[in-house]
Amino acid sequence: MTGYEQSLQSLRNQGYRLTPQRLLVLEIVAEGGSHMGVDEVYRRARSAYPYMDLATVYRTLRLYKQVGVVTEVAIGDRLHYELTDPGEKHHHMVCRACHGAFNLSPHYLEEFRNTLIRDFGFKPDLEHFTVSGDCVNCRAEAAPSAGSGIDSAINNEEER
Amino acid sequence: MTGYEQSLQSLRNQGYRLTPQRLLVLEIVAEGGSHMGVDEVYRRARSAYPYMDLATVYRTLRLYKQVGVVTEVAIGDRLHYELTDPGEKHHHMVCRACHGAFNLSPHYLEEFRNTLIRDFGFKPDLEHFTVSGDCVNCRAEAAPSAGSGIDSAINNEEER
DNA sequence: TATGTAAGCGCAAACATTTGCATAAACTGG
DNA sequence: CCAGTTTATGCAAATGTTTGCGCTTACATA
Repeated sequence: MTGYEQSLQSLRNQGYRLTPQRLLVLEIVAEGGSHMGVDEVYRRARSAYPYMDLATVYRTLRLYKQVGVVTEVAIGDRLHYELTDPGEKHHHMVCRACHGAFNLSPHYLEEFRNTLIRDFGFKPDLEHFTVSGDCVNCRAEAAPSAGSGIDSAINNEEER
Repeated sequence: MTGYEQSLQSLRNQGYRLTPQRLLVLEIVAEGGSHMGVDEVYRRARSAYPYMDLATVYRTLRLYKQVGVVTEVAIGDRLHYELTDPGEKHHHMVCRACHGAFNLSPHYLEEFRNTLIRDFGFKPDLEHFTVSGDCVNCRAEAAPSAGSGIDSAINNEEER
């Protein structure tokens, strides 16, 4: 069973209806590959089904995020979405200079989570955690010495 | 020299102009005590100076955040601000159930920051870091057993 | 103190996102 | 396969926030 079919199953099980709009959005996000902006999803959806409404896209993505089918990533203050990979969950580091998104393995957050629970009884929601900051490349370019030159499309780098 | 005067000095030094609107907003945030919503700032500002514009409030708070005079906290998806206390910097844990805000000492993030720098060369911006999650009280209430009665450490003011 | 210039302001319109409501369609159970 | 219930959709309007633009004003200089 693919992750795609698993998602549908999971939705049905939770009592959500499988509408053509929802299937379409899921398909688009699944095929889109990397993080996709809301308006990109909307544009593609409408080209397949012209009555598609922007509100529906927002509602659907919100639902998918809530049930864990997609992961929300804030890139340069806009919301982007990608299919949640059930085997390889990860968080994101987003560079505020180049807007590149890098994956971060969850184990980096485990300790932090445990500390908050232990010291404060506060159970953090780190499911959709994203850190912003400056990535290696952009830090190198900003530095007085020569810049690296590696260009950063919005793409996934590997994690450790 | 108070933190307030220090802020003004710092603004002037960076070439920003000291307008009555800016002074007013600073004063309001400084006296407001805890995290204040944009709306609240606007209302108070306008009662002192009826021409005050909402856009100006937003712009001013954004500027203050940028230069570090105020700290932005997202509380239940609205933006709130408090004067940055230069001696006692702290981050926030915000409960998604009761919207209570709890302070978090920066040392909890130091290790996380260092790890990201070491492993990825990624320098995270944790200046305005806020974690959301479930606080002790709300977790207790949600649990099958009896709930505690402790009220949230900091205040949750109501808006609207 | 008077003056020039750029930064900041108020206003209105744009923007991204959410919501209320009436209609339409997905899922029961017969 | 049909009708009933209930959820989701489309549309429009509301929300919170940002932006473009012409006018005003703070500040540096004389």
